[in-house]
This record gives sequence, C-alpha cells and structure tokens, in this order.
Amino acid sequence: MDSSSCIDESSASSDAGAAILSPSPTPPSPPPPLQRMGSGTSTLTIAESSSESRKLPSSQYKGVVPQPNGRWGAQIYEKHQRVWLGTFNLEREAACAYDAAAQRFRGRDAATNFPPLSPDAHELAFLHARSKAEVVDMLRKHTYLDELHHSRLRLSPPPSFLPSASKPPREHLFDKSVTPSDVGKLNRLVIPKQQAEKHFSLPGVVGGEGAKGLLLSFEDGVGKVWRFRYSYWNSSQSYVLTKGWSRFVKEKGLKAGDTVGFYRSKGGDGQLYIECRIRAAVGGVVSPAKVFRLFGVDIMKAAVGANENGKRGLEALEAAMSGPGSAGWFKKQCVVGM
DNA sequence: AATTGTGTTGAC
DNA sequence: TCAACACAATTG
Repeated sequence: MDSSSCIDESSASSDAGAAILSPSPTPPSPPPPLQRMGSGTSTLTIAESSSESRKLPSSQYKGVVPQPNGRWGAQIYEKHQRVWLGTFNLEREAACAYDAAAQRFRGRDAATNFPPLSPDAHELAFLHARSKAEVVDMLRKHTYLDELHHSRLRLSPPPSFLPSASKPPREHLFDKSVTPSDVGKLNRLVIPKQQAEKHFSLPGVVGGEGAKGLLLSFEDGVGKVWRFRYSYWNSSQSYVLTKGWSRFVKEKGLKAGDTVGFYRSKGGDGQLYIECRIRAAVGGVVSPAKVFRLFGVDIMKAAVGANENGKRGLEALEAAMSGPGSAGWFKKQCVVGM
C-alpha cells in the first residue's frame, strides 16, 4: 500500500557538508518578469476569446504543460520516463516546481526557468536532504514550502529563550472520539458542523464551487508532520478532514472509539498538533461517543494574522494559494541567485 | 461531474 | 528529452 512515487531514490547525497545557514530575509519583491533562456518555442498568443479553442495554450516555461481545466501541470523526465510533479493554478508555480525538481534531479547546473538557487540557499540543502521521491511528493502535494518552513524552524538556532518546559506551550483545542466511519474506508474524519463553522470558518470552503478545501499541518507526538485536507462536503453537508487522514489512521492504528486530540501552539506561529489516544481494547466494547470541546482558534486568522509581522507568512501563503490569484509560491526562489 | 495524471506519439 | 494530445483513472 505504499504510494511512493514512480521515482527511485538512488543517487546518494554526497554533498551533505553544505549545511549553511544564510539569513535571507525573503524580500517581498513581486514576481519578477521571467528571465527566460534562449528557448524560442513560445507562441504566446492567447486567443482564448475565440469561442471554444480546443487548443491548449503552450507554456513558456520548461517542464510546464497546460491542463484542460486551465491549470498547469509540471513534469520532468528521468530515464525516458516522465515524472509528474503535480498541477498548479499558476504557470509560475508549475515552473518553480519544475525548477525545484530539476535541481534535485540534475544538480545545480540543471536548466531552470528561473535563476538557480545560490549555493548556500536553504532550499538547496533542504532539497538534497530528501530523496527525489520525497521532493516530488512535496511538490505534488503543494507541500514544498510548508516543509521548508518546518525545516527552517528546526534548524533555527535556539535563542536560549525557550521556556523552562521541555515542550512548547500548547492549548488543548478539542477531542474527537473517532467513529467507525472515521476509521473506515471513507478516508475521512468528520468534524461536527458546529465546531467547524465556529472555528474553521474558511472563506471559499463552503462556496458552491469551492470544495477545494485547505491544507492543514499537524504535528504528532513524535514530531512527525501530518497534513490533512480540510474541506466541506456538499453531498453530506459536513466538514471533513480527507486527504492524508487515512494514512494517519493506518499508521497510528486508530480504531473506533479511540480519541484524537487537537492542540495548537500558544506561540504566535499557531502550529497545530494532533495526538491519538488508543483505547486499550481488552476485547470489550469501545465506548461510544465522547465530547467535543470547543477551542478558540481561527485558522485563517492565525495564518493571515501572522503575516502582518512580515515574517512567517508561509502559512498564510499556503492558505492564499487555495484561491485564484495565488502567486505566493517561491517568492524567494525566483529572486535568489542574482 | 470535474480533474488529474498517464499513455502515447512525434519533434528536437 | 520534451511537450501536445487524448483519455482513463481518481477525486470531490
């Protein structure tokens, strides 16, 4: 049941001694006009107005292909076989996804759409610290930036200001006693409508066409990061955690009656945590429903709010990327390398 | 039903 | 290697 990508994870990373820490302040510079290389094959004549043009517009970026629905796909070739890097709303996102893959697959000399990463870029070390398959996975799940974010936090030098407690302060949000369907084949965790609407009000989630949802990251008891898609099901009119949930259930061995707790860091980062308490089943019957405790956190607010500080905007970006004009990706990557 | 991602082919 | 095109497999 391993859903590993079609890439092999060979090619040992031999340049592990490049763990540099460069404080790049991520300039909020807008997406720079692409500096393309000589690759005159772009016929950028958007004639979408002409009725139903079944001809999809070619992308001016390398490794980017148009999708029937107007989005863009990213792909790279390796050993005569295509490696799909996912679909994106913006060409730039797809192009940058390709760039990331290219640098991981073919090294820094790889031809890229945007200026390559500087030798001391965080991304470079980050990329090569992971297998190709994992990089591809992050790209496909649009998780790249988020993982990078977490990675950076881990590497960030402890200012010795850490609280006395060994673990960062976190507040309990609520518990959910999982139902049979929560751990069944439906691959979803239902979040009570009341709770969801009160604390997870997400613009666009309930919209008629906005069944896209939002990606949320949780850290479990052992420090592993889990990402779930939070969305609204029109059919059942319920809020659910879908993508990624089944994996969590499987790995944790969750069973009906077990309790899953949700927490949130009291810090400004609003980091979310998830923990599961496996009920010691002694052959007996699991206890029915439990209670949902409310909590005071607004995901959107946490993400956007943090952005006003100018720093940690990745979470906000992540949320923003769910919408139409999302140009948040690789804000930095496209500028580095001058 | 809507989208993604693969099969496949032909050009570079 | 690369991308255009068609379409089957998935997902919401």
